[in-house]
Formats: sequence, C-alpha cells, structure tokens
Amino acid sequence: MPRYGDEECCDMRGMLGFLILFLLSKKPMHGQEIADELAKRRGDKPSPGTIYPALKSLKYAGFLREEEKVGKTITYCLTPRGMKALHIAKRRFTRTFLGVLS
Amino acid sequence: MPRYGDEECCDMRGMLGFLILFLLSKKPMHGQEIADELAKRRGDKPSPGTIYPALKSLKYAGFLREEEKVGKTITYCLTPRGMKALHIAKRRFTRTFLGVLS
DNA sequence: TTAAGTATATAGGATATCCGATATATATAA
DNA sequence: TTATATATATCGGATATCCTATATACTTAA
Repeated sequence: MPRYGDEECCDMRGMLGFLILFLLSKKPMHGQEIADELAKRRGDKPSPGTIYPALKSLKYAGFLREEEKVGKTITYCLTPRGMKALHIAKRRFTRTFLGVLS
Repeated sequence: MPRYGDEECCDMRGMLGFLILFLLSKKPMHGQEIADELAKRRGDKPSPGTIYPALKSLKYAGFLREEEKVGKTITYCLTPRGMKALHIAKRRFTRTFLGVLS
C-alpha cells in the first residue's frame, strides 16, 4: 500500500481547478501560460492531457470563458460565476490551512 | 462530465495527509481529535473510513507513530521523518499558493 | 513548400482518495 | 448487567485526478 512516497505527504490532487481560477483572477491567460506558471509554483508542469481537460471542465461549469482566440491560442478569463466560486473556495482554503503559512 | 459542482472548484483531495501531519506537529492527538479539528477547519468531518486508513498509511510511511494507547484511544505523534516530510511539503505548499492568502 | 515549433484536443487507462457500511473493543451510565 | 457512547478498524467500491500517447491546427523559419 504505497500511499505516501519517500518524503512526500501531499500531492495536491484536487487543487488544480482552484489554482487555475486563482491564476486567471490575476490576469487572463491561455493554457500554456497557465501550465508554465504552475510549473514555477509546484515544481512540475502539468501535461497537456491534464491542463486542457481541466480548462474544459471549468468552462463547462461556467467558471471561465474564452476571452480571445488567435490561431490556436485561446485566452481564458473568469466569469462572475467563477469569481464567486473562487471567493468561496478561498474562504474555505484560508480557514482550512490557518497557521500553515507562518 | 460533472467535474465541478455548483459553486465548488476545489475538493482538497490529496491534502489529507499533509493536514494530519500539520495538526500533529502542533500537538499529539488521537484519530477523533484530528477528525474534529478537520471538521472545524474544512467544514465537514472526515468519516472513520477516511481518517483511520490515512493514519495507517502515514504510520506505514514512517511519518508518525503511536505515542500512547489507552483503551482504544491511540495518541499519535510525528517521527523525525514525518517532521522532515512536513517541512518539505510546507515549502512546496507555500510556493504553490503564494498570493492566495492575502 | 518543407520543416520545426507552439498550442490545443481527446481517448483510454492507471492510480489514489475518500466514503458508506459494518464490525469490534473499551468505558461509562443506568 | 444492560445500554449507550466513544474510538478504532477494514472491506469494497464510487469517483475523480492526472498522465501517456496520439492527433490536429496554426505560425514561422529555412
């Protein structure tokens, strides 16, 4: 039962949508920009098979929309619904991890 | 493809082990104490089928050990290995969620 | 007009998290 | 002693995340 690795206790599974909404709340971005920013933050870059289905699901949920499309490059931005979802998630996140960052 | 709920964008899946290690770094606790503290923080209490397998896996990984056992009540505490894993995870967590709490 | 680089897309599947249901053991109260 | 509450334990499975591999389309350079 190898649930935790050598020095790993946290794979952050389930936080991808939250992180994408957070990044888009700073500025509109396209898929590769988001993947690169996540690479800088987490240390590993999500693969195409990870990032694009996630964007699709968030769009399907009404949390983001295509702001601009130039060639194959699609820039996404938050919808009001996405901003609300992010706000709610932030509150929960803050309460849950109170004291972790200090 | 219902990946995100009505206003939910973040189920925090994959953070349970990290949270348990963090709580135990504050003080030794037993399973129910941990579950109750998580209930206060996240808003919902992890079920027995969630918390005990998680503790078992963290123990199996060498991140925590039984400090005391009185009746059925088992108090857990971090091992040096667990402290190191928590430290590493904290650094990654901090870098990943930089700017979310502010 | 090739060739190479960039960006997006999706199917299929491996893997892991987490929960519901259930069982057991201990402690306490009636 | 019976009943109740508390704490731990595990199986089986539903569910979701994420990756690998593959394909497509657009852009730019040679």
